[in-house]
Order: sequence, then C-alpha cells, then structure tokens
Amino acid sequence: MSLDHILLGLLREPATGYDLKNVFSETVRHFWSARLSQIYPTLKRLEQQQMLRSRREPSPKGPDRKVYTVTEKGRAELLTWLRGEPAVGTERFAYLAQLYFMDAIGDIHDTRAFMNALRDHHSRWLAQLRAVEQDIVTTYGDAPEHYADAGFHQFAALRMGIHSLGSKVAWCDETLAAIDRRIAAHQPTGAVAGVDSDREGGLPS
Amino acid sequence: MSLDHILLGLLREPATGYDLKNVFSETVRHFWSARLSQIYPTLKRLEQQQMLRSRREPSPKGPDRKVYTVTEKGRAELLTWLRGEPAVGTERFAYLAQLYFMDAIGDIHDTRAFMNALRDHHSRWLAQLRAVEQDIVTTYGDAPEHYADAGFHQFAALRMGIHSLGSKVAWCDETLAAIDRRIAAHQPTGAVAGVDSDREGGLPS
DNA sequence: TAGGCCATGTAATGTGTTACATGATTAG
DNA sequence: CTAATCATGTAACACATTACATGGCCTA
Repeated sequence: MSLDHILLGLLREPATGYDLKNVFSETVRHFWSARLSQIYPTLKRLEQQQMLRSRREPSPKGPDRKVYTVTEKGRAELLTWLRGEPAVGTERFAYLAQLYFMDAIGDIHDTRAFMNALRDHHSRWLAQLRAVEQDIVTTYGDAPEHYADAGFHQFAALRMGIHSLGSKVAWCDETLAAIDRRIAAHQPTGAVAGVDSDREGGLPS
Repeated sequence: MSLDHILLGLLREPATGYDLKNVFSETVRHFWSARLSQIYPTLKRLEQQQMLRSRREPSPKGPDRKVYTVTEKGRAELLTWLRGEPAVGTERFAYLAQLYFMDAIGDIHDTRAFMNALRDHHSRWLAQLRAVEQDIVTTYGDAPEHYADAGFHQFAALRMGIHSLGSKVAWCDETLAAIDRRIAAHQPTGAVAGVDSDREGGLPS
C-alpha cells in the first residue's frame, strides 16, 4: 500500500504523474523505487477512491497535463498511515540471498568479485548521499534541529541512508578481508580440492 | 523472481513446502520474507517449469508429505542467478517514507514516538542476530575464513545484518537526540506556533 | 533531421498477501 | 478435551514490472 501513501505525501502541491515521477527520482528514490507505468494507474485508482481529484490543463509543451490534488479523504488517509506503527519487517535483500547460497558455485573468487561489485555500488551511492548532505548543510547550516519541519524530517531520512550505506561498505571491506585470508590460507598449501566444500556444512539456526 | 531462487537454494536436500517454511523462518527470514501460502504455489510452478521434481511420501503425523528435489535444470538456473550481478536497487524502506512525510502531522512528539519504536525494533532484532553470531563463534571459532564453504557464506550474510542494524540503532539515537534538541529549542521560548511548520520548507534535491 | 524530453496511458504478465478450508496426531 | 504442530492447498485480490503505443516540441 505504500506507493499510495508516498504519492499522497508528495502531493503537497498539485502535480501531474510526470511531475511526481521527477520528484520521485530526485528524492524518494533513495528509499523507494517505482516506475512511471506504475504511478499512472495508481493515481487513477486513488482518484476513483476519492483520495485525489484531477483537472486537465493545456501544457506549453506536449499534450494536456492532468493535474492531481489531494482531497480531504486523501489527507486523512495519509495522516492515518503516518500515525500508524513504523512499517517494518518487509525488507528484502536479494543480494544477501545470493551471497547466502553462493557456496553452490564452489569458487570463492566468484564471491570475491561479487563482494567487490557490491562494495562499489554501495560506495557510489553513499558518495551521492553525502553530496546531497553537503548541499543541505552548506545552505541550511549543520544544525538540523533548526530546519523547518519538512526539512528536518527529510534530513533525518537522508541520514539513515548515510549511516546504513556506510555500514554496508564497512561490511564489504570486512568480508573481502576474510575472503582474502581464506584464499591465502587455502592456496599455497596445495590442499585437496573439496576438503572444505561440503555443501552440508551450513550453520546452525 | 527471487523467491524462486531462494527455494532452489534451500533445497540442498529434498524437502517439503512445510520444511522449507521452517528453514525459512529460522534463517532466510533475516533478509527475506515469504508466507507459506506463497511457497506452495511457487513450488508447484517450479515443478511445472521442470526446475523441481516431487514425490509423495506417507507422513508419520498428518497428511502425506510432498517432497521436492531440484532437477539439473533447476540447479543450472540457481547457478545462473548466483553468477549474475548483485541484485541491488530494489530496496524499499516503508518506514523511511513515513518519516520523510511525517511533518504533515505537525507534532514532533509523534516523530519522537515513531523513532523510539523504530529504535526498539532494530535493537531487538540486532540482539537476536548477535545471539546467533555468538552460537556460531562458540561452536566454530571466531575465524570465519576457516569455516566450511556454506558456513562462510552464511556467516558473511549474518554479519551484514549486524553491521546494518547497528548503524540503524546509531541513526535512531542520533535522530532522537536531534529531536530532543529541537523540542528544547522551541518549547521554552514560547515561540509562535507554526513558525517552523511551513510545509513548503522542504530540502533541495 | 535525429534524439531527447514532455506527457499521456494500456495490456499482459508476474509476484505477493489475506483469508479461507481441511484434517490427522500429539502433548498437556 | 483442547491447543499446538504437522501438512496440504485454493480463491480473490492487490501490487508491480515489462513491453507496447502515441505524438508534439525543442535543441544540436
């Protein structure tokens, strides 16, 4: 149900599906992904449910714009969601699933390459978030407690990304180091292949 | 597509849907969630696609068990997925979306309660993972580079959870402290309500 | 004139959740 | 006798992705 609420939240001011997609890719993308082709039907449905209202406007460039506004009912729904419990427990990390089963390949070098790619991905993303943070701090100062309400909340969400990605980069480094020790420990002794590749050798739950 | 692959990965040994659900809730649950009612149809589909094969067996207790085994095709599919790029970019944090828009409530105390609940959740979960880690270290030693292949990979996945949750607890603490400074800065001065609650006052992208 | 951006969507398919339905065995 | 665990699923609905479809305006 969250895309519904995100769109309601984003519609502080009237906007079109296209506008929302742009705002999305500038901000919300850091913690949520959605395609334009999902946004349009969702807006349509929210209008049917009287959460939104729309009017058509001519556009300077391109076809008519369909501008959406939140109704009272929509705002009430947004507030209900915001006042509810934190929506936890649905996190899914597909790449962790890959790592978890990666012993099936039977070559630790594949795992190394995988972790390297992950490190790279996370550290690029972290750099982006840090740049956004720098902009904010430069413009608004480094005391978020004095930001406007919206800014304060948005900054807090940004900080979570920075903490979280930082810890993931650290984890990648730790794991890469362990992989290297593992490779070093096995390679030079000329150990018999398969000695350690027992697929039954999992961990206890 | 990932539940498919997770089930293929989990089926190192033949097992039933019910067995898989149990293993799931003991291990994979840390990074993926799925209900039994999703597992059954998925197994059925994988069998139709010749990734799995099944046979019926009488059960000591309860109805017949339907035991699934991975076929060559299924194993090939698993390996293809494992050798692919890390599956990143689909992370969704519904609670961050809530926080991001929470200024709409207009009361920072709601945000405080929210962050507190979040801290609580994350620190409980962290404690669980640390307990699992303790068990492993006690049983297998503290040098994961010497674990068997499967254990090594599983331990690495566990470590990511510990890093990541630790950073989230730290983030909650940082944010709670900022909230408290914000409350302290506004409360005693008797500032005019709304002075800081300009909903236009977001952050630049 | 070619490619990108503005701006709208639909159709088909795939994935996931919730609720419902059944029934035997075992431990307290 | 009651509740938990074992063990199977279906049906309806909700949510998301991919591919397809259209077409004008602006810039290089």
